[in-house]
Amino acid sequence: MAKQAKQEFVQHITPREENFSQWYTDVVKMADLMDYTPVRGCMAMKPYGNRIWELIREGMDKRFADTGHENVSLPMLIPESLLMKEAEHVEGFAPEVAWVTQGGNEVLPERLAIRPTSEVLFCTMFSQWVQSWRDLPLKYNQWCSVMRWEKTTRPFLRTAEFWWQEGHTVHATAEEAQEETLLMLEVYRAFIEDVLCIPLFTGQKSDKEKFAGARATYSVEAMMQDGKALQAGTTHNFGTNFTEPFEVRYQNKEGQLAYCHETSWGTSTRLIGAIIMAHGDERGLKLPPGVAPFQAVILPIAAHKGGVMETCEEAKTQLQAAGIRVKLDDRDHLSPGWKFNEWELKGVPLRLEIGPRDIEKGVATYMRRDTFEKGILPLNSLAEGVRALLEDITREMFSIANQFRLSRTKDVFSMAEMGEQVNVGYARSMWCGRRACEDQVKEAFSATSRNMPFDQTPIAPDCVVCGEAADKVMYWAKAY
RNA sequence: CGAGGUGUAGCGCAGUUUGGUAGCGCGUUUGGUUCGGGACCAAAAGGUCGCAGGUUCAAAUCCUGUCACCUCGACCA
Repeated sequence: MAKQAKQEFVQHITPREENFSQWYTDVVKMADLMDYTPVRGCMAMKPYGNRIWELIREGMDKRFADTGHENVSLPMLIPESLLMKEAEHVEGFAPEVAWVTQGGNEVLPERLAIRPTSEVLFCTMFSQWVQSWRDLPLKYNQWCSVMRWEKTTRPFLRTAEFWWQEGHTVHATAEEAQEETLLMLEVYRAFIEDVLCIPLFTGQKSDKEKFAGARATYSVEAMMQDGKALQAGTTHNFGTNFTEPFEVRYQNKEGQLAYCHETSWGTSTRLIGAIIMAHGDERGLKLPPGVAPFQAVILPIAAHKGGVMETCEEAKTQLQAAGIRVKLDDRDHLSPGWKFNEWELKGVPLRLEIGPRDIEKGVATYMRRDTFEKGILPLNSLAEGVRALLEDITREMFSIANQFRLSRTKDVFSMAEMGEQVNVGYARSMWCGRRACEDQVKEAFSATSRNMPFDQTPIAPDCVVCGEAADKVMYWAKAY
């Protein structure tokens, strides 16, 4: 009875079906990923959330290096005149640029934009760094934060300042640039599906939805548990759209001056939002082992009893030696039950309990965060057992998310079907390619075109909107 | 940016209608008993009531302004 009264004061997470947005906010706050700050729309990432971002960075950075990219660091300020050089780009970003107008007490002769993205700076530098065909390609990336003056913000999904990586490359030929654009899309897909366990729709954006100044934009689109789409990463082929105004030229083997072909690609802290909304449940966060700050947490049971803490320490040492990120929760003022809930809330993939009964049998009791399945692992080969479980958890998390995605994706052949389907997930349809039809979908259902899959095998002859001949397969959804 | 809502101790809230000098639970600190799904006892610390004006003998409470956050819509990684 005392226990029941107590329950009322334990903070609970709003159920997903009741209010998905509130559930998201609850999880973000209660898992201690971030905090709000005195700066409008800007968040502080707390250690736990920041560590997830670091692990995402480490994982992706390795893949960038493996595909021949180098990291650089460019200024966070961009002179207004530079930003104005590419018309479409200016138009796209102008409404959300923050400006620095004063340095110390002096009003600046030219105001400086706080970077919303760095295409123009990279192009300016590229124009100085490239002379000969021998200098190409330049394949650079930077990890930094950027600022966009968003009207409304939400932790990780849309913040005024956000952390990201932006890759920028220049190449001698259009073919190479296109190859790079698709290569990085594949790097994103592989990382997000294999490590973050989030299944994706991969394809090309419509002209309406493509990046300001790009010739072609590609995206990886994820599905959240409310059926809405979240763009998890994009890659752009700019052709010579920027390199012409910025005069990024090289002398080719024939001695002629030619414009470079440019690409850029980015992913951001939004990926953390994607992890939360793709995997989380009523007990909180559910982290894929690949980016979990702690892949396993060891909880001593009756820690004061003989041998318990010693066994826990040994287990920790064994797991650490095997390269597993492990936490031994030795706080003695909290009950086991409290810790169970806390680590579930924080999404730790695997819980290991070690108490007198386990030690007697030479085992640790485990519980998987993904399936809540319980079992035992022999202590003398704990690392092997944990490793195998973490691998299985990774597979299972992808599988569960993928089943959900498939169950919420449907081919549609009429506007009525489209309207129903975008309320629960993604709709796939034929599309004639006209902007007017996209606008109509937006108008009717507030859904947008997400991307055109690489498999363009027609599923019908006519555009789902206008009924005229159509040759494009398109995915549609309501988006974050 | 439009509509609605909320700002009181680290967190969650009561108190505001009807002005009288701030309270509850959790958490925190100290000591002790506990420990296999949110333990218990005892003692203690912690708040210029988002901010700025105004009304009043007196403001968390009334008035004006302002800021922040949340939810729902329109735009964006």
